Amino acid sequence: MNKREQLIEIATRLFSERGYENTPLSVVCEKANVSKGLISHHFKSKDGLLREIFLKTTKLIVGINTIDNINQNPNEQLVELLESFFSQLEADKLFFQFNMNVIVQPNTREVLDDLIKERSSFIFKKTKEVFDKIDSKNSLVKSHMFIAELDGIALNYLGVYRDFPLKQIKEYIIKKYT
Amino acid sequence: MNKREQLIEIATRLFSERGYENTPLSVVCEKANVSKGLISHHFKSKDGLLREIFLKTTKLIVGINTIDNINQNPNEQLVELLESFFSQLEADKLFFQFNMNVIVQPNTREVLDDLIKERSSFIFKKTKEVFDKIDSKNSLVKSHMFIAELDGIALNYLGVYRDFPLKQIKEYIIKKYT
Amino acid sequence: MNKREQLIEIATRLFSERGYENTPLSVVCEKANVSKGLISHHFKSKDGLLREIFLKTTKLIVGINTIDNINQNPNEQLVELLESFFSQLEADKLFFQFNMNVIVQPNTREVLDDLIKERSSFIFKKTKEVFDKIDSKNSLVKSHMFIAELDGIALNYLGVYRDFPLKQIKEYIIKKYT
Amino acid sequence: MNKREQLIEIATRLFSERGYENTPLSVVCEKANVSKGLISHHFKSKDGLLREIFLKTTKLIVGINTIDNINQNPNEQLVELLESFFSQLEADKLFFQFNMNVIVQPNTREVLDDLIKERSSFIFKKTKEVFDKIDSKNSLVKSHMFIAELDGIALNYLGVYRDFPLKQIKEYIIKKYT
DNA sequence: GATGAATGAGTATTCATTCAT
DNA sequence: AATGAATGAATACTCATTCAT
Repeated sequence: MNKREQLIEIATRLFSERGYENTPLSVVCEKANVSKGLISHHFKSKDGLLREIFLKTTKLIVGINTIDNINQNPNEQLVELLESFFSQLEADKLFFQFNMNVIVQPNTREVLDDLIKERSSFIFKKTKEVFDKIDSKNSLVKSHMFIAELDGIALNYLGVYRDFPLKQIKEYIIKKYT
Repeated sequence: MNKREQLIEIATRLFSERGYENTPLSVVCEKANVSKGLISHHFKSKDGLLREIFLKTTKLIVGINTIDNINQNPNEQLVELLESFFSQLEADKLFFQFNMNVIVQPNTREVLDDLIKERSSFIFKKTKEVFDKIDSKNSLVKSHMFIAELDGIALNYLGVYRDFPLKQIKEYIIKKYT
Repeated sequence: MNKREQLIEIATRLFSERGYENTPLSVVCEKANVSKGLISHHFKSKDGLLREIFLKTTKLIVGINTIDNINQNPNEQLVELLESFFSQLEADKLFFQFNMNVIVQPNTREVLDDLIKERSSFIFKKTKEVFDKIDSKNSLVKSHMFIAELDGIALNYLGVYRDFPLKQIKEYIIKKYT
Repeated sequence: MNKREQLIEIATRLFSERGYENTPLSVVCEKANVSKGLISHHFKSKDGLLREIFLKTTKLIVGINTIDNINQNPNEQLVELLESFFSQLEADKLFFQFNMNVIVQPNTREVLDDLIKERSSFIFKKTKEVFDKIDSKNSLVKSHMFIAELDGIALNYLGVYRDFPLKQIKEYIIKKYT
């Protein structure tokens, strides 16, 4: 594999597991079997690496949200979105952990400001497109509520409640949007 | 004011604004007009100071959640809870910022593990008491959903969407729980 | 001895011998038997240490130039100045080396800009006071020439000619100003 | 232009402006639109590049000092030398800056030791040839003084006094040697 | 001649913590 | 209770150099 890709992969995992601030580049390089200088060569700085990683996860998210079929009715689309959200949440906790982290932490938030804005408006636009078909009058508020609910679920599942009843919540929320 | 209290107050603000990791104690001491040695004298370590602060904010939260009047019916209680949540969210962004921060960040999460558990079970217990009166069958899921929704709203309001329609969301959610 | 003073003394010597850029703080600390953190504690940064040192050498120079006796006639004063210059140049090459270095090197020049200006105007003022008594009409040019000659001698003696005939030059120039 | 030449030209300017130590090769390569590997290919090392540049400036100096006409009397020769020195000093400050720099800085001084010796003995020889014709007895001291004066003027003009009266100094010194 | 990925030693700086006073 | 000098490990970053292509 390309050393650059290797670096991104390892860094993504470590930043997610240990947090950006608490992951020294020395550890990243060591685990990626790569010299320290290579980061500066490819990404200029630690922040540069972070941006690269965030950009990549955005592409992943965009990929998921773009699959929605035009043939489906809006409620089917929502359910599909929810299904993919919950399966992803269970399968890849770290992915969510990382994204929560960098958005909430003031300095990473600042470093990624433009990228976060770009990503979140994309997500909002896509969500609103679906709610527009259901109820164009309240679509703005409903879209925000929909996104907030999922974020809140992820936050509580990941960070707060160890015994969070994810499966029941999933059933409950899917029933609600059917 | 007591130097100890002064230290806590300044540290709370700085940790909230800049994040725990990115706030050197030297800066805290400087802004609090206090010598470096005093922190270890009073709080043993930086983590100790963090725990002290988290404990204090927990007391504040407990205070809010305990006001609920026994004379009110459960829906009135929910609405009162929502009102106080939204007014607090608007009034003291930093308070929420701080709490999100330390819960999501892996190492602060670890330092505060017991305190976070304690606080969140208290909140959950109090919330469930209300939902038990409304619908004892689904109270567990509904309580979790209620908490998740509020957290998600805070997260999106604080960290993601600059133009988050807080007022409309508030109206929407209050109507929902009435 | 005070560790702070010790640090300044060692750093002065090393900066003179090896040049500012080529003297790592690690070496300074090692030779001064002092931890790395102490530099940041006392001088904030390497540049801060440099400024401190330059300031100290300025005080030394000011000390020398202020001894000139009011009872002497101007030519006697010049000769005394020359005598002290040449004996200092022979006794403490490093002192001159250091001063040349930091003035000529662009980045140290920038760091010390205000201090260099201050020092050089002091020297010029003092020199001109003497030449004013001899020939007030050409005192400006003559003062500048006097200073330039001495600097040029130091430069050639230290940096260019290994076999620079310092003694003969001294005789020649003292005769000239008598 | 040849990439090799381009590299030398850019490096000369940058070394002069920012100093040798403070000019990374990466910057030189970037500004010269050239890859990093090319430097070691052409000059072996950074020191090699420095030597190449110093050699080139020496040729320039030798060129200037060799024009002196045999038909002129020695005083005329001195005046011509002075004229060319002052016009060069005004026209190309960086040229002098660079030469001062590398001679005074200990490590560049070491790298260029043989070249500096060679150049300075050439200059001294040429100067002494003129002074021998005027006054063979004191020619050694007078030659050294002549060179030192010019160096001192350059030093003060470039590095110390912003309001150095170069024109008046020039008149004064030309009158002196006529 | 020319490129650019990769290295690794080196360097200033940061910062929580300790401890004598 | 309070100070501030001192420590030393940790850390991001720099930069000349090498080497395969």
